[in-house]
Amino acid sequence: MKSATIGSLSPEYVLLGMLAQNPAHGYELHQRLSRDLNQVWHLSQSQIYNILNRLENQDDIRGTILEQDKLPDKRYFELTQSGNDRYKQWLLAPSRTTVRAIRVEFTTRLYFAVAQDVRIAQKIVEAQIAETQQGLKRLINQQASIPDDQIFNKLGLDLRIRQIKSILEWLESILVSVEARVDL
Amino acid sequence: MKSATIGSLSPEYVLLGMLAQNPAHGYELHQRLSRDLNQVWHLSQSQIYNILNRLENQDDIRGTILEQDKLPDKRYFELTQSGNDRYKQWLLAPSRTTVRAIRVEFTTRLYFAVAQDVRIAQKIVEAQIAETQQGLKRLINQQASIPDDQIFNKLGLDLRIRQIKSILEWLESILVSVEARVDL
DNA sequence: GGGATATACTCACTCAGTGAGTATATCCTA
DNA sequence: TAGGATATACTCACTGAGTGAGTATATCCC
Repeated sequence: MKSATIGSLSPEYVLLGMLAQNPAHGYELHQRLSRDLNQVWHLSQSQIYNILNRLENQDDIRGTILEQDKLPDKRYFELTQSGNDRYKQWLLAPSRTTVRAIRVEFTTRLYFAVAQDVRIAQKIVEAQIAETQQGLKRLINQQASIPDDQIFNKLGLDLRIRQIKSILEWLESILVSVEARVDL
Repeated sequence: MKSATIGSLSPEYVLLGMLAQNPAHGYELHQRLSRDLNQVWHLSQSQIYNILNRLENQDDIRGTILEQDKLPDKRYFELTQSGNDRYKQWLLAPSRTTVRAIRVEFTTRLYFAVAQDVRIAQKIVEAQIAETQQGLKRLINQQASIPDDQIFNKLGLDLRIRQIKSILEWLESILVSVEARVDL
């Protein structure tokens, strides 16, 4: 929540996003996720429960226990105000210019956005393209400033740059299909 | 060490590789790393000391304290037999077909291999290309088997496939320049 | 009636990574 | 020549992503 760790893709937002759509309990969230986003952002059952507990302690979600007479009790969660704020902010903030952030986080944001409103999705894609172009420039500058004897730093950056370029193509192709949907 | 976690890039090997070149103490390792591989595999000071302690407990490295009269004492580490075995095995085992594994781990293995023997480097690159081609096939099959309604799983996989393809080009270009070096 | 599968959640753990702190020495500069 | 930056070398306490096995009940199927 505080520090932006290297990997810095917080799975908390996935659950916040899910719960923004409708209240749910852990088991259900796991099912939906492993169906819809398994290839994108995989969360195991226990991880989901871990995160739900943390979110509840942080007061981002609120849980209510629903007793069932045959099956085990369920804990239904819904967003609090603060959880909703966090979610909305995250949804609209472009993901960092790293392969993983874009593949995992951006795709997830797009998933929520599309479910909500195609025009928001369009905005998100546009913003991500802009951000990524910026990031690409930074990487290129950075590469130019690496001394020649640091071969492997160069190599690594070279690959990242290639990757980001191909990501930009992918983003553009998404923009096209999102725009097509908006124009309907 | 045991389980292959999702990210599954163990920074232990970076230090094992460094120590395979020559014994060193933590501070020195940090310096070398943040010079040579900073863009590839960044380890903070404290992380390095953490890992050194773990490696020592696991009996992969052995430390000796060197007292200095002016400056703080140093702890020099060298590989044990088991540490050396682990390192060698890791060095030659192709990295998994993920963007991150290849960018980070493969590049690091290449760094060590080049320092050691260009012919080993060549083998490593060849093996990585083969592995990655395999992986690409698997991803393509996987993509074909995803039901059409799982749009975002498709999207995510689509991106991964693009990325792997561009990685293959990068690997081929490395192979060319490594081969050129071997032929000298 | 016995094993697989679905429902629902708990617990204890590993380990990558951070950030701030400690203690000493040297070097620069105003 | 006092004072601040920088280099040397390492310690400590922490967060949080992710795993894996376990628990308890019910239903479905052969």
